[in-house]
Amino acid sequence: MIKDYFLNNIETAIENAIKDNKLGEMKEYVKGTLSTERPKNSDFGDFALNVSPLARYARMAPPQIANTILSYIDKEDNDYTVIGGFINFKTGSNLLKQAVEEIFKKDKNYGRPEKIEKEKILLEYISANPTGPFHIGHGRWAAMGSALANLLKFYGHEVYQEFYINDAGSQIQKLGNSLEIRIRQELGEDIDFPEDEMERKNYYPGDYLIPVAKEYLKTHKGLPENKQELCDFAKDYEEKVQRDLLDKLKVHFDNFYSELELHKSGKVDECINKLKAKGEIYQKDGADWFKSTKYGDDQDRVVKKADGSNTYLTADIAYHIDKFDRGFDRLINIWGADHHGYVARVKASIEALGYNPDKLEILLGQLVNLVINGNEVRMGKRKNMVTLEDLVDEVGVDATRFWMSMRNIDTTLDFDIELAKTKSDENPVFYVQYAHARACSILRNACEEKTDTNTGKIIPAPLAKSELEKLINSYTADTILPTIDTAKKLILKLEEFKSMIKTSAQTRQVYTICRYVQELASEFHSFYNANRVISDNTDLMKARLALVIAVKKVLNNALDILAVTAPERM
RNA sequence: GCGCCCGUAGCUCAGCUGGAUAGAGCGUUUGGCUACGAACCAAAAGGUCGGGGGUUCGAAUCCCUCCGGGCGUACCA
Repeated sequence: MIKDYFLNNIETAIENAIKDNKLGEMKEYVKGTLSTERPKNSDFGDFALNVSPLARYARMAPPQIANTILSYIDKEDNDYTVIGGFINFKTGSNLLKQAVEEIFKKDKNYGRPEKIEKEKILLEYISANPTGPFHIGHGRWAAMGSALANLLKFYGHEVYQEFYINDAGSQIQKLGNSLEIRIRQELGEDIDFPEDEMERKNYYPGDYLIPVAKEYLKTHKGLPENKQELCDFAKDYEEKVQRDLLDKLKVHFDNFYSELELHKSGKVDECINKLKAKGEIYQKDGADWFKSTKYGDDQDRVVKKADGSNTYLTADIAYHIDKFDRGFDRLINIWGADHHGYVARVKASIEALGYNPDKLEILLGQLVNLVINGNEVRMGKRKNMVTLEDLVDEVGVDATRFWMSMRNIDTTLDFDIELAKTKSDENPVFYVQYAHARACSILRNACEEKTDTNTGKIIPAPLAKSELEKLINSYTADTILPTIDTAKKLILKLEEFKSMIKTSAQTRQVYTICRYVQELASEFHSFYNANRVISDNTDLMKARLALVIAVKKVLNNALDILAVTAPERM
């Protein structure tokens, strides 16, 4: 990476200067003391480095330090200048040439680091109850989670995606009871959900169970003897609805992990017994409590209720231990911020059972507000709930995925339906896709013959197809030279892809890819407007075509991670 | 009350471990198609970075405090 090249040069220069005793009282340079940054004013340079942190060790004025360092640098064809305590760097042609060459050489792998400490990661996200359709909020975890999985894989990790199905517990009974009412309604009975608010909480009164009831009656004459059958039927139905939508959204899980199966396997009891053996469980008010406060939680937690049943946490402890036991180096969970109180207790249980809680990363995501016509629509009222499926049908898969990924996970996401729907420049996803379509269009035009509308004569294609393929398949670094001066900003943006991927993967923040892709599109559009690609000057045309190809490649790599399509035409 | 997140341009948001005149997009205003896609580009206007203290040569960034908003605070899942 160019900025690393710059930093390395500075650091070796500092070390050499220290050897010669030229940096005042400074005797040693600790790597990491200095870092590159982007100059506030782009006239200063492409990258900058502030040497001020060295002033306290060297006991010299920053400008003096900067000039001393500069005298030790092998500049090659790059440009270094000192302004105050800053060393500014302007990239020379050699590095720019190499940057473009690398895109052609690595192609689909461009942006993947050479070497990383590879981890076996289990990424768990969405993990919804199978009691109804996904709501809008689930869409955020779906888009971000799958994009994060793609990103981490691209970066070089081994990633296993898992969906934990909360198919045990009282909500399944609620589901069965609700389906029963819907079936009896279908059978003509005059019955409805209770009016009383408290009692109503034991049901799911949403309309979505009506088609389920109809479906049930296709294969059954009436209500079953055993109510559990209704629970299972509704559960299976809703699970299928959820999975179909995930497919549509290009979200692919390696495994759906059933809480129910976990209970049956005996692993839950096993965990509790281990905790008991370690003396981490005590009895109070007829219930079993886990001493989670010992590990930083603000209160102890019940793991076995007075009625003998387990709490949600109990199974979740066993689930996380099972993840470790399956051999994963790192666990990453995406949870809604409404579960944040849960973090401490799960981590406590992991520590209590002798595992490293730091290996579990929990990404807490703020929730999604739906904005319709400028008004926030409060979620939670099941009745008027806009489902994720409604949203996808309305705005499309690409827009849903992009909008759900484009914000920092720490901020509440305002999803403006009207805006996401508009196919205009207000909508960033179209802006980016347009750049890709435009690049494709240029490449098509370069090899197409045309008819002169006045004379009717055929104008030969500016470039033979074989020539274009040669350009793509046996690209040489010098090809870019004729356009290198006018395309510097674009090339630097293409080069930035590598460092963007690195920080994005390390910080687990997918939104940086969305930002990057918008910036790259913007640089490309500027380049396009300032430089005519197809022309009589073959060398210049090839140079510019090479850049168009490079942009297309990088856009593809980025959009693949986001699982947003890169259309050839729009 | 306590815990977590947020408060930056009219709107939606960036701003990396503190650093050079606080940046984008949308919206507004003004220009640009007889040339490869104007779903685009170029330019302008627009900010006491919620308020107040503190640390520092230097703070949107770190600390304290107050104000405002969201979420949570179950022997529910």
